[in-house]
Amino acid sequence: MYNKISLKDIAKELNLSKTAVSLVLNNKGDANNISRPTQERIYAYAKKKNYKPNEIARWLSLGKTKTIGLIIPRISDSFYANIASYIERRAMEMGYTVFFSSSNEDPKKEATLIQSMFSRQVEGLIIASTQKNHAEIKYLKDNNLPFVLIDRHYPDIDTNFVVVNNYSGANRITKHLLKLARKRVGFITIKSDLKAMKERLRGYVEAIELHTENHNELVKSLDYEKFESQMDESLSDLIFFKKIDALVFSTHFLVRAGIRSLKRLGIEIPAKVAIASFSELSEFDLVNPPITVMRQPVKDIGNTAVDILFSELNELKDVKTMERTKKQRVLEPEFLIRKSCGS
Amino acid sequence: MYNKISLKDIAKELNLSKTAVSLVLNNKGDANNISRPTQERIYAYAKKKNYKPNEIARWLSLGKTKTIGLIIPRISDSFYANIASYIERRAMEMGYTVFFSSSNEDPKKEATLIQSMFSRQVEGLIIASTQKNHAEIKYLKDNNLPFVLIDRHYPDIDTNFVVVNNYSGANRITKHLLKLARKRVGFITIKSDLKAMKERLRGYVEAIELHTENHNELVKSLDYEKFESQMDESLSDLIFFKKIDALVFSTHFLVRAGIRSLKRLGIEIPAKVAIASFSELSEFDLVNPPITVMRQPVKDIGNTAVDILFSELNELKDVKTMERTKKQRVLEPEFLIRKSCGS
DNA sequence: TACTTTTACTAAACCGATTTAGTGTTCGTT
DNA sequence: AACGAACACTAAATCGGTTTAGTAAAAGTA
Repeated sequence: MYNKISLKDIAKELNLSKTAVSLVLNNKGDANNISRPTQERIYAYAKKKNYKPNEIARWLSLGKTKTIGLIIPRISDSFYANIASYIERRAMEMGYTVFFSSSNEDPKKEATLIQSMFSRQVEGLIIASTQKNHAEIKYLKDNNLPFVLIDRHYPDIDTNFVVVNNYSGANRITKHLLKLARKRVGFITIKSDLKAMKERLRGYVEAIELHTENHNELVKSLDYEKFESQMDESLSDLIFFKKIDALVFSTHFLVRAGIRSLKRLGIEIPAKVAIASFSELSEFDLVNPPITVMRQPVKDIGNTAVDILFSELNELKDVKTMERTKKQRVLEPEFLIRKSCGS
Repeated sequence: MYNKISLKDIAKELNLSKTAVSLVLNNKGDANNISRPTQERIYAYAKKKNYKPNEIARWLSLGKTKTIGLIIPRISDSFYANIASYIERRAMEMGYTVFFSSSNEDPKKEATLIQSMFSRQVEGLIIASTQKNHAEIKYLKDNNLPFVLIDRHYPDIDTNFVVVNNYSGANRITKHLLKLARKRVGFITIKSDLKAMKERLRGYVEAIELHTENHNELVKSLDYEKFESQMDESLSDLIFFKKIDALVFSTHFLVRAGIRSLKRLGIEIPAKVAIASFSELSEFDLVNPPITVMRQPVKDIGNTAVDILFSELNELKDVKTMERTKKQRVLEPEFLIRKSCGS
């Protein structure tokens, strides 16, 4: 295998001790009085044999892995894939490797992954949680394990987190549509316990309730597993019976299904119904018309999460036991106004 | 940290040896005559203290990590993100964890990652290479390290690989457009040494050369770093001077830029120019008109790669030194005909 | 010359598991 | 009563590094 040759092999071959070889190869030769000629012999032989230290053994003795873990609901979701790529970049700059894995929105699998990541000695974890692992997160916190929650947090547990202001984002979208003189703005979301989703709904509701009575009938909550098949019915009800002239989608993948439905129903965007989306797909500007979107600050989420995690790791080194104050960031999304809501 | 408690701690506390505890916790208690009461004491104490074995130590002694690595050009590319998610799923089924990382198309970084993955004791590697690490790949092969190339392979090195038939895919697209009575079919690609790209071009050329003289002037190769800014000029040249009435894009991200350009130029699809894409974005059916696409069998690529890697790992166990015959798969892409090429 | 320092190393413990080769009791059998 | 087998464990080596505490020999100093 890659590590055909070990420290011991080198030591034996050169008639030296493992210690000497290890010191030299870790650039501690001078500091430990290993003579120059000996150092050179070691370097030369190591290079010749293409010696690579066995990282596992090294971690075992150092207790350091230079690795952090990232758990996301799914990598196939471009939102998380993009966050992952920024996290990876930032971590790489700090000399760290990122260990990804996805929970597929399954709390049990998430719990397993958290355990497995830590038992694989990641130094810290960034988690976009299913939000259904209360006990597990509490456990991490109580045991002073370094972690940062992103995108989804547990409001009643005091942890580090980086989230987006879902309330204000949805609120701004709705108000924008109302300002464009749309009279009846509908809202399509998925049934979900995720706080993000609830907040988006709240943002919508608090904007619309000042303008529209009976706004409850303008909201449709679809099932996560079958929103595609439910979309036609929900939309025709909203459009033909509830007479909406604008529509907010609570998340990107709903938009994909929504536009497909609107096409099938022959509804023109934005003439008949204006639409806007919370959360973005990189193709939203290609669609005809291009989709107005409240874009989540993906890069910022990733970078901030890494920075918080590293500051946490550093503090841990200094203050062992003390409870640290948690770093909590609520980032504002960015509003990209396009044709789909009519100028 | 997570491993506050070690085997030794348990052994000391219960007045037993590390051996006994280890055997019991690995379900080898019965086979090694550890008495039932003792076993129960150990289980109870381990559970009470929430004992988790230190995976690193375990790997060190077992030499097994139950981990494979995956190196891709970039996670933010949905094509690779999707492959990654299928690979992860399949590996998980086999009890393995996947270690992702992206090279960002940089051969040096790729080489570093390969080394670092193996020194982190992954058992095998799946690589979508930059195709510029000839020496490194040769090294892996010569040292009998288990790996599978995906999407991109080295034609002159005999390795395991799973790739797509780029030639036939591009050829079929082009022929399809010609069959629809399009007279002049252009081709937009990026300047690249990647074999995949060359093959797609070849597929196009071999279809068009039977119908069109001077087809060379219908091909535009853009720079990877600035294709977006070059798109307008290339397209207007093709359309206004070379009089194309159909256009094949060699890869998905070119389509995004291409459609933007066509919109700016006020060109109607497919009336004025029919378009089709090699490789897919999940929003291609949302665009107006929906984009005809030669879809790469992403799921199949991922699953096949994992299966090949595992069969490799198993063979390695049996036959230590012998040269194994390489498993090489060329998968056919799937043609999804949509409105963008005019029915 | 005698004593201290410096130089150039090494032995051995350690990290936390797994595993081989025992060891000391107890039991059953003849 | 004596012997082998079964039982219930344990000591110690091992994986491949890092690191602490030494040691022997040479050089420097009083």
